[in-house]
Amino acid sequence: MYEIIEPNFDIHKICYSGQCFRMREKEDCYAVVAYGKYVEIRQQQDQIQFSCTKEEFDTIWYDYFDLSKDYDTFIHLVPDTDEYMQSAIRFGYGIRILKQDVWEMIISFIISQANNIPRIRTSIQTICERYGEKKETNGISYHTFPSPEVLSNVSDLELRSCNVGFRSKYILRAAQIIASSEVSLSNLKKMSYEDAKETLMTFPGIGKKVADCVCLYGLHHYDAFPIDTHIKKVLEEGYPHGFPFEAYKGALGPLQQYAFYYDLYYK
DNA sequence: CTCCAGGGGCGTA
DNA sequence: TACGCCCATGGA
Repeated sequence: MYEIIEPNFDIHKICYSGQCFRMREKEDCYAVVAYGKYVEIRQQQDQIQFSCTKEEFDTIWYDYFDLSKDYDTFIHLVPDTDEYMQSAIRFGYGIRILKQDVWEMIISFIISQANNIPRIRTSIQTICERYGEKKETNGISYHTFPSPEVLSNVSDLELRSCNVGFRSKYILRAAQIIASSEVSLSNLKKMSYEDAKETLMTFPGIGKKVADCVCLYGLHHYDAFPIDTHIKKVLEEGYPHGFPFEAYKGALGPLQQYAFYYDLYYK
């Protein structure tokens, strides 16, 4: 067990913020599976407990939850005159942009297109249970996210039975592209935001929106600004005279996340 | 019944 | 560039 103090952190909001699909709320904690590890998180106000050693926290979860970043610096970029964003930030305070696995983000957000969050979660869960590696930590068993090599050898028909519908071909092709190193993940991680987005958009089934999600949640480019149905509505209704993209440079991704969460649950 | 869900590909004007 | 339609699926 390892504990930290962080005021700008809310595990409940992060769990339901729509950026991660495998985090789960349990009776007295939140369970996360990422990078082949399982951890439980318990929070009371600004005290956050991780059910792991300090070493595992330092090597995995500190980065995963982006704890080196002071999220107040993003917030301070927003002037009082932007009432919409001020409200969104107040509502979503404590949300952070997770540093998730790029490969997992590619598949997760391909599945997300024209889909709803509950079904995205069950589809990903099914894929992990069928093709991921089964592991166990402190008597709790879990499944890792399957590798590109494993997924590339699954049949289209079999993938469809994971309830992914027409997206199965996109998933298979992405697995082939990565497994064959037609696109190298390590190169993708070194690219600028613009180059990474352009490269991702060469994948069938990845357009601007999905590419931006991968850039933000998997590659941690803070200026990626995914525009989905919710954000489109936010831009039309909350910013009829235009959104201040230039003024918010450097914080576009986190601000998009506050706005998304606000529209998703508050409306 | 239609509409919608963290869209994208493709054909047409 | 902009629009319409299709893609699979199930809940509202």
